[in-house]
Amino acid sequence: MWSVSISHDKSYHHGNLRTVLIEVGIAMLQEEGVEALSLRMLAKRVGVSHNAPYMHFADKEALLAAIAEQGFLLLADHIQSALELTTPDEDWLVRFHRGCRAYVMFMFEHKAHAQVMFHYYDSAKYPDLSRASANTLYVLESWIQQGQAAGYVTPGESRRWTTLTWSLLHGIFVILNTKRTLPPLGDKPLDTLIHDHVSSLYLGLKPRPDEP
Amino acid sequence: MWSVSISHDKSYHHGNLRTVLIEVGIAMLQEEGVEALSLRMLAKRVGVSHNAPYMHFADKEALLAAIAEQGFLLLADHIQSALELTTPDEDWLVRFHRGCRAYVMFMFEHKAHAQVMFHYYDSAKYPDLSRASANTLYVLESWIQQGQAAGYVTPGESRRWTTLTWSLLHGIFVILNTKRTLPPLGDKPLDTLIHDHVSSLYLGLKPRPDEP
DNA sequence: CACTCTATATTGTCAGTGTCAATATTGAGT
DNA sequence: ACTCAATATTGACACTGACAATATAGAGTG
Repeated sequence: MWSVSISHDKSYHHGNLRTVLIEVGIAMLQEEGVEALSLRMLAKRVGVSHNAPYMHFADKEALLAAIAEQGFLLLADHIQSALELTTPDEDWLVRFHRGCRAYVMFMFEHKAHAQVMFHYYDSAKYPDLSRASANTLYVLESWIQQGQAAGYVTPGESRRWTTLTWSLLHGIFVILNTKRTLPPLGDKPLDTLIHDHVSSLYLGLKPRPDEP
Repeated sequence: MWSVSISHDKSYHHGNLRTVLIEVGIAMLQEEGVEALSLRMLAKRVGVSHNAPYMHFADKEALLAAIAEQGFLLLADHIQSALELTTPDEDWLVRFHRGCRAYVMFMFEHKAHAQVMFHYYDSAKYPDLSRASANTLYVLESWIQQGQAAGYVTPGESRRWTTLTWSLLHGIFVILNTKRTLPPLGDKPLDTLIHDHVSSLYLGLKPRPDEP
C-alpha cells in the first residue's frame, strides 16, 4: 500500500512524500504541539515546496487524521503485544493490569499521536481513521471478553465494560498529563499511579461475593 | 470583581469588554469550534477594533485560559448543586451517581468550555485558572470523602479515588463525544449510557464482602 | 526510440490571522 | 482646568491555509 523507495533524493518527484510528511509531522507535533504545527514549516523542513503536501492531503486536518489513524493502529498493536506476553495459566487480572499499563504508557510515549487521536473527525471523510479506531475498540473488547470467559466480567455486557475501560484509561492519561493534579499525586512515579488507579477499578471486576 | 455596567453603548471606552469578550468567545466556540475561533472575528463581532482584546488578554491563549477558568468554576458549582439536592438520609451511592451524571451532562451542555478546559496551561502563567481547577478537585474530593464517611470508600485514599473518578468521568465524556464508538452504544440515550458506565465503576466502591 | 498522458511538484497569489508599535480618546483625580 | 493612566484605534508585518496556473518527470504505448 505504501510506496517503496525509502531514500528521498533531490529528484523532482519525491517518491515517498506522504510517508515522510507523516513522520516529520509527528516529530514536529512532539516538539512544538498541535497549535504550532503549520503545513508550510513542515514542507520546508521536508525540503519541498509549500504546496506539495496538498497532493497527498486535501487539508491540514487530513494530515492530522492520518497521524491519528497511525496512532490507533500502533496503539492496538502495542496493547495486543502487551497482552500476549503471558503464560497460558496467567490470571486474567494480571493481564488486565498489564494491558492498562501498556495503554497509558503508550499515550505518554506517543504524545504526538495523543494530541490528535481524540478530536472529532467526520467519519465519512476519513474512513481509514474510522476503521483504525474501530479496530482498537475490537482489540479492547476481545480483551474484556477474555475476562468474561475467566469469570471476571458479568456476561453479555462486554461492550459496556470496554467503553468503560477505554474511558478510564483515556481519562487517566489526560488528567495525569495536564498535571493540574495537586502535589500528593505528583510525587509518585507514573507507574505507581497507573497501578493504583487501575487497581481501584478492577475491584469492580472481581466476581460477586457469591463466588469465592 | 467584574465591572458593573451591562449595556455596552457606542462609547469609546467599552467599560465591559473583558466580560463580553469571554461571553461572545464562548458562543463562537460553541458554533465553530476552537480551531475556527479567531481573535479578529471575535473583536469584529463584539464591535470593537481588532486589537482591543489585547488590552484584556496578553494572548489568544490567555482568553482561552479565562474561559477554561470559568468552566472549572461553573463545573464545581454545578456538581455541588447536584450533590446538595438531597434528603439527609440519602444513600451515598445515590448521591454519587447523581454527581457523576451531573458532571458528564455539564460537559455535554458546555462543549465550548469543554474544548479548552483540558489543554495544558502553564500554571505559573495562569494562577487563576490553576486555582479554579484545584477548587474543582477539592469539590470532587470532599464528595468522595463523604463516601468514606459512609463506609463506601476505603479510608486514607481519597485523593486516589478522586482522580480515579475524575479520570473516568472525563474519559466517558470524551469517548462518548467523539462518537467513534460503534452502533450498539449509539442507540441508547445518553442518560442510560452514563448510568451504566458509572454503575460499573461503583461496584468497586461497595464495601468489601465482610460487610453486608 | 519518440510521444503522450497523468501523477507529482512548483510558483504565484490572496484573504485571514496573531501580534507588535504608534497614536488617539476618554474619564477620574488633582 | 490639567494631568495622567487606562482603554481603544489605526497601521504594519510576517506567517498561514488554500486555490489556481504552470512546470516536470516517469510510465505506458506506438
